[in-house]
Amino acid sequence: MESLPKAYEPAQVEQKWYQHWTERGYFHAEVDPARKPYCITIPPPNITGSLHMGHALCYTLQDILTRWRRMQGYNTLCLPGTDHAGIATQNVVEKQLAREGLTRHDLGREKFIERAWQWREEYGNTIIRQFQTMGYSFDWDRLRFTLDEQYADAVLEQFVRLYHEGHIYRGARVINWCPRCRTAISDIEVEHEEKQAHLYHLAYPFADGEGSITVATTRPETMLGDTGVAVHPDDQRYLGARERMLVLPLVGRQIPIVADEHVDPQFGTGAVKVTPAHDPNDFEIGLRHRLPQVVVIGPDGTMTEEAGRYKGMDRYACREQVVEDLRAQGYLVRIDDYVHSVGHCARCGTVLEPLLSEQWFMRMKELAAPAIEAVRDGRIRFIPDRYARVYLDWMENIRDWCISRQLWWGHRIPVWTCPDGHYTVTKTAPEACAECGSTELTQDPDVLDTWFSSALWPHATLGWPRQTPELEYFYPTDVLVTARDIIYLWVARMIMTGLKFVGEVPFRDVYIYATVQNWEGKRMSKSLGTGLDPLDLTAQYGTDALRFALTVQAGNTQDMRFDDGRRKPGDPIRAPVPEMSRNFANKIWNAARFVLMNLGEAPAGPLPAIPATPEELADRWILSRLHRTIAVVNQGFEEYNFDEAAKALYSFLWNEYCDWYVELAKPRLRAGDETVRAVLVHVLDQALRLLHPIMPFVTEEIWQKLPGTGESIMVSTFPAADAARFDEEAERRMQQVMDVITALRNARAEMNVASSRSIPTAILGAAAEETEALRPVAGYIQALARVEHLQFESPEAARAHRQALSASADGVQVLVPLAGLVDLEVELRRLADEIADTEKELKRVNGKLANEQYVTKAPAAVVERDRQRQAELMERDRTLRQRLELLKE
RNA sequence: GGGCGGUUAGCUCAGUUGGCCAGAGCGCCUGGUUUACACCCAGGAGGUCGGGGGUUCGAGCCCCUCACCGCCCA
Repeated sequence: MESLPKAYEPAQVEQKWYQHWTERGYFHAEVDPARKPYCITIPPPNITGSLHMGHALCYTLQDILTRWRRMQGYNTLCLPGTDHAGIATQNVVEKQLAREGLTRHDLGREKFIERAWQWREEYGNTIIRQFQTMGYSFDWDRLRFTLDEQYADAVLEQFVRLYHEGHIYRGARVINWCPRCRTAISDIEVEHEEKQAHLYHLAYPFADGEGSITVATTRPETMLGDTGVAVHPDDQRYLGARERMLVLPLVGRQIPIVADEHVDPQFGTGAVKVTPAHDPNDFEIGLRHRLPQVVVIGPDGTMTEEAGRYKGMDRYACREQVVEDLRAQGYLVRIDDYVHSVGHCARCGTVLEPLLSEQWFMRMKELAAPAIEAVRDGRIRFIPDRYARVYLDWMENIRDWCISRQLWWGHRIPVWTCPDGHYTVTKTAPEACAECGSTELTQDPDVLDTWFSSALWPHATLGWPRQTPELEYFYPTDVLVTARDIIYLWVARMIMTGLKFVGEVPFRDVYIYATVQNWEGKRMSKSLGTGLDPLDLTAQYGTDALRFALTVQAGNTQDMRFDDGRRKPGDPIRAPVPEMSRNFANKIWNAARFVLMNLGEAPAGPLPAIPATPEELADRWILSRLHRTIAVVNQGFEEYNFDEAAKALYSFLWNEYCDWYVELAKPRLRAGDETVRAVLVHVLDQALRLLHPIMPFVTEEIWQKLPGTGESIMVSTFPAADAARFDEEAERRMQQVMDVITALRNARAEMNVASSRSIPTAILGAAAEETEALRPVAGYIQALARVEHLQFESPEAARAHRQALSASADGVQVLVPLAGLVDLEVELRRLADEIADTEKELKRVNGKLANEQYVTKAPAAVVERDRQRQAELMERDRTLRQRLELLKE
């Protein structure tokens, strides 16, 4: 047999196995109606992105589910892909151009798109390569990109059909405009940030010359575009003022006072300025009262013609100037400090400008209705389920979606306009206007919001609009694993389009994983310097360690703090959880080394059979524990409680298999016991399979060395729990043995007996039937507690020993003769402490049992447990007191 | 303003419908060349479960309230 290195070395094995799996085609799935499918279409990461901790968590969990189901025999497809990410990619390419002193306009649309494709060829697959180093078993043969020809066709198909069915319309509305990206963005790409700012109170005089109304605003420059002032209809203060007109300061325009229900009479003076072209609420008010829409801030963030003498000024410079002019002319009432939230572009961070603009919109209400129903009636399940409410709240108040973007990189809107303004909407360029036959057609210059294309991800990647066998077989997919911040942006929209175009939900479960934060509870971000590159961690601890570290922390909380050991920038990484995970991998590695070393001469044959009913307690026990672990792991994966599965495996392998079973196996191996060899290998084999979805590499590396295994652990059968292996009696008895051993080890520590030295004699005082059961396993106790002779006595006889150190374990008295080794004083003090503890506890239990209410109302089993405990404590107390007396003599 | 999550050992977190003495890993202390593993082994210390109130025989868990941290929506 080849000898294994003393420590597991991940770097040497990871690449080897990944290549092996790929070559064997294990990741690839083909339609096979004879088998049950399991399918995940992964959230396509942005091509501009590189792997961060959130990704690592998200895709690791998907790979766990995929590997687990594959081993369970499902025909498993995990379909990967990337997203073209309109704004983000365009920004990156523009930055690249800027370094060459060029703008996209210098290149022109066509050349620019060529450049973008070039960029994507060169850098766009970074994250895909990173996925491969993470060990993900995605079907790379089916890799998709949202701008692939087939995918683009699906996007256009979607647009054309929605348009012709009347779900898409062109309209002028106030949208969120990013003056830096020069494009519209949707409501949900706006990031609100609380800012310390000012509230400016302005006096608008009445046109007929008497008095004024005071309004408040955080954006005084917008007053140049005011076309009215609104008050609440019931506001007594303004009842008489409603027919009067106001004069807009600085501009001189006469504007009306309108009564509108949406005005909050409690805010400020109860009168608000109305700027229909620069505020979404004011836009609505303006529509209701037919107020003119005056655009004073342009797409570049500077003031327009309409702003009069402020024309051409930057919006912020204009703000200062307007305030100064208002002050000079006596219209500035006062300025208050004010905290309010300001919308920023999610992509570039620029303060957004609400702007009246012509855009394409999608009517949502009708499409949302079936998507609401699908979650209400449980066809789609959110895990954790609280997110269903978040989804439903948003869907029930859904607003129309601005889907056009003033970008070049993306799916160009398939709308052609003739000089008469007729729209022709088709997937391919039309010859002539559908309405008037004109051949002078121009295509809409805009592209579609990226989310419009990713909305059809599950069905489009499977072939839609063609009715492919894949779509037929793998759709609906089984689960979507994603972040909570895109529940609206993406999840909701996939549900809507899936139902609309395929007539079926896109996935059955939506698992929302925790947001990864740093140790302080702050969001990880590269700009804040709190980012952590997962690949740094894999380099340091191994890929399996990172995967395990993420999994063991993946419960159904909404945040996950991932401590990387750094307390200030520049600190070295010393991440406790990955380190623990690496240690775990190494522990398994060494357990495997031990097992392999003990396999003897013929390691090549099939796995030795395990007896149906083993005689040895340890065998029955470890098999029972194994099957309970199998049950926990399967249930954990089933219910997306990944942490529970990981913890169960950790404690089973380390604290049960290694700490106890392997130790107990040592003397048996020396004695040539064949059963123990078989059980050692069997349990290791099964545990490796259980762990494989989480830690694919180390499990494969070890498994390949075990005798009688197949061609790869990843296509071996995942264990299923067998209730016949559950053995309560063995577990109880083994626990007792472990307690006795612990008591003896404890005594050794008290007596400062070096662990290399053995105790000559130990006495166990137990009732006859307990003794009977313990005798056969006396060897366990002798071996693990290092005791030469073990003497069984009745409890009475045991109690009578003088000069002995005592402890008790599950009804068994454990005595170690002092043999003059130990300071009597120390033992006396220890006994006194223990008596005090025992009596304190006894008093508590006595109190409980003396309470009539408790005895009558609590369940009988609970009371019975306390009665037993009371008896035990009394017995212990008696024993301890007797011992104390004996020692004192 | 509305909502969600959190507050348990020095740190990061478990704690399933209320029911043995609240657990783990890291860190800390003591002892260890028991030939699988020092990325280890054995033992140990450390908690008024954020504060207050309530329900209950019994509350880390349920209810009310307050405080702080984080997030979402308007």
